[in-house]
Amino acid sequence: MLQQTQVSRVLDFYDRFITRFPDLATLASARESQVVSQWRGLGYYARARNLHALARRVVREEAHVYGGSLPDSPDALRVLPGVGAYTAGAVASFAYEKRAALVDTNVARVLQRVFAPHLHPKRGRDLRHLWAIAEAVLPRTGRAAWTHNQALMELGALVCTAREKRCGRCPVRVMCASTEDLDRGSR
DNA sequence: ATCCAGTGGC
DNA sequence: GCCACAGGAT
Repeated sequence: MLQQTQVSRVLDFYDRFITRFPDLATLASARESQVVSQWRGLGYYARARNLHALARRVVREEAHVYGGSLPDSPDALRVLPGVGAYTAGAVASFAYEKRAALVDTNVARVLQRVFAPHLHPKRGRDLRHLWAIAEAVLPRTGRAAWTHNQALMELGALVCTAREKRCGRCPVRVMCASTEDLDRGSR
């Protein structure tokens, strides 16, 4: 749900959805139309179909491989429908506390501003470079990586936003390549 | 490297 | 109207 959709907009849908489909088995046994129906209003309906297909694959088609639950490595996750590089890293890191990097729009923007002000996060090739930076700054342990990734995303979502940088409230401004001049104005 | 997908903020 | 949003698929 969070793919290309703000957290604030997802919250209500998530609560209803998780109540209706508490686990992968329930989701797999449901009809696609019912899953899409619960998704109505969220947009990007291909995500609903992908999630449903993912549940069916994990629970049924290859139950002997997946054992009814999601794999914990980015490479294994990556092949599932609707799971790209970001989601694979996010599940590995946030759900399993594996030491995995992840770059979403927030992380891309933060890393770009802090370490590579000459790059353009929107551009495909520069994104590849940002993934390399994300790997380079990843803490050693899975637990630390969890906190690190979470903090990076929060920083991008709450402080270092697209339309406003808010350097005055940023904890890493002293080592950031894009810190605004705070001598006056713009807080 | 491009195209694609819905919705809400501003 | 544009832009941004916890990207993915081709």
